[in-house]
Amino acid sequence: MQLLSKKFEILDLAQEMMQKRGYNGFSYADISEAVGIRKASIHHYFPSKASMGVAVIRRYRKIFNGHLENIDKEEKNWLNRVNKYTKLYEPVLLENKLCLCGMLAADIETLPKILKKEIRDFFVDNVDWLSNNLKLHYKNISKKRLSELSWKIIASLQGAIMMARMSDNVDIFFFTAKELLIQLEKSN
Amino acid sequence: MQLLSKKFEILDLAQEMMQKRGYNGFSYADISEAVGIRKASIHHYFPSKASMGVAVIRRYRKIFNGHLENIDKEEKNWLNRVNKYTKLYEPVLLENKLCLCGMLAADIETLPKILKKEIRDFFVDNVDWLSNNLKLHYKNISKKRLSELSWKIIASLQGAIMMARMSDNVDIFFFTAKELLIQLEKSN
DNA sequence: TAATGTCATCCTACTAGTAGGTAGGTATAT
DNA sequence: ATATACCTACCTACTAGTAGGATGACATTA
Repeated sequence: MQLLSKKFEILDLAQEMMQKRGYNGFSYADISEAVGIRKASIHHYFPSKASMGVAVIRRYRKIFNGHLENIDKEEKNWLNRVNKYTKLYEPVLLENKLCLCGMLAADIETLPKILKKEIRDFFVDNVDWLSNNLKLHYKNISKKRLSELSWKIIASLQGAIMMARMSDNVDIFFFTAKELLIQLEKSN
Repeated sequence: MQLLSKKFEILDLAQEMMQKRGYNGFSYADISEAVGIRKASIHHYFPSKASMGVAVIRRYRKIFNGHLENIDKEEKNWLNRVNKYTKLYEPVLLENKLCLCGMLAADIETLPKILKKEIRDFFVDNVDWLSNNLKLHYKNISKKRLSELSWKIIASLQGAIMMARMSDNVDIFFFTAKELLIQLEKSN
């Protein structure tokens, strides 16, 4: 018994590949080589690529939501919370990756149905969290508008990380995030 | 002689596939079937997939820059111009596609080198155009800041179209674009 | 006018390599 | 004895790409 280490190695590699190259940009062979296991053995842990994808997304979502809970504990101010939210993306960019679900959002048309649902759920969590925090600031604001503002924040950050990586210029992300925060602070 | 119609049919299909499914999400077989030509015959027009990709991007860029020129002719007000810029993305979203170069930006790590350069050039054109128009409004502003503001606009729109398509909710794009315009109008 | 050559536009038939996945086995630990 | 954690060997379907040929339009030449 190796304490499931191989399983987690596979999961880690699959996640990295998905964040760097997209769902259609890697294969079992890539993982096999990097983890040091035979291709067929990957099927012992994940019977299909789709099931592997689901496992990766669920873990990612769980960890991400954990970060959001931590932010709520560490910060009481809504703007500081959103600021820390944007900071969650920084290490991802610095490792030349995209947000897992941002990348898969681009791939959405090619994904197995079961994966699509998981990705949408991830973003529903994000919108909910952002809405709850924006509500602390914007009094008497409709749920619809809270959702719109949340989506705007998410879209801007996802686009920014994509453009920053493509241009090999991390400042594109940093500046966009900063602008976002400034505008939120000014608004009411 | 068929006036190159097959070549353009291939180009059209390849572009649609790239915008809907990404560079790794389609194959010669897909195009072959849709255009009604044998797989091998595609190589008559495009010796490699990379060369096909380059042709698609160059044409897309040329047409897109044509739209930007038209906007400059039709509108003299900087804000109206940027507004029309955001409108360029609407038909793309309504056809369930992404901006070609936005999609390829996500795929960037898996692309042949020659494609990467073409994509970056597309966005350089976009930043230049936006910078020139923002300059009409923001007096005494540095080139660097013009570039930052332009990248912010591009990133927000690219992210918005991606999130809108994934969520099957076009309003995510419409609202983000509208907010962008409102903020530009207010700023100085 | 008729024969000839050239070129574009396809085709059939094929290649090496890769994709995800399966069948059935072995070694080890509990 | 049973389950976990691998393995070898294999499969079918698909990947981009190649070799070489057929067809037909058009221009050149005899």
